[in-house]
Amino acid sequence: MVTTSEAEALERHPELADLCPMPDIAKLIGGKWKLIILQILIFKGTKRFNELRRMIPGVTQTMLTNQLRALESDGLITRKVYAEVPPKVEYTATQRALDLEEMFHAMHNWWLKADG
Amino acid sequence: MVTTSEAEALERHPELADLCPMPDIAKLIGGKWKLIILQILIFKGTKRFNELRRMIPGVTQTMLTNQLRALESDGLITRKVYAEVPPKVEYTATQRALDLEEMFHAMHNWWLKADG
DNA sequence: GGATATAGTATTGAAATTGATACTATTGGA
DNA sequence: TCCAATAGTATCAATTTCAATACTATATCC
Repeated sequence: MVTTSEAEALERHPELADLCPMPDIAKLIGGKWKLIILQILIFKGTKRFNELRRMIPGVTQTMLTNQLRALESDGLITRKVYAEVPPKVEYTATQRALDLEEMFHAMHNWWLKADG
Repeated sequence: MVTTSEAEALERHPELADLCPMPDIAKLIGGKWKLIILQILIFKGTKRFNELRRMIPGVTQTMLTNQLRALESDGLITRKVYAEVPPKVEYTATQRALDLEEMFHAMHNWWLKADG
């Protein structure tokens, strides 16, 4: 590997220390589906599994389950299972996720600025 | 495929229309390296290729080239080649990228809020 | 009775992303 | 004279992500 380690990078470029760690952030909210899931749960409130599935174009059951589980284990959403038949499971954004609202607004404004 | 099309999603959930299209945004700034490249060029100014390489831990030459080209073709950075030997190429954030500053700030605040 | 809806899991396979390695050219310095 | 530095490209391999399919259980509706 012909790359730089994080220690080397910081040693040679101490001015980078004030930048927040993008790779860590990307692990939490990166990927094809996490942002759109969060966006819906943050701005449109609690949703059931199949509601989300129908709201997100192109997502498969498998991927939706995977991503929801990942978001749950990162503390961004909660999962509430009702002991009913047919099954009922609700997903809700945690406070940590709600704190992302500002970022989503900034993104939204940025998008509008170019897209009209 | 057992998924929903975008038309169906919007027909059944018209309230989704005010949310900006995350998949489109992800295409521009998603992926493992684009955010960190933009962060550096936006907040630390113009950089040469090898400067970036040394500032970004773990990135390979191949990937850095790929991502820079993609960012360039999306209008987020400019590439200036100097007719010198050894070669000198400088990368600079465009205004479109500089407009992302607000989003980066929001992200930064969000990160600090939890990480201390 | 049979279809439908729910929220999944498990398995397999395909596709996209990412990484490693070797190679290019030329100049300046030891 | 030989080596390092620059900014790449080309090729192939590995990894990660993503998708398709089939399967589960039970209650309600027609």
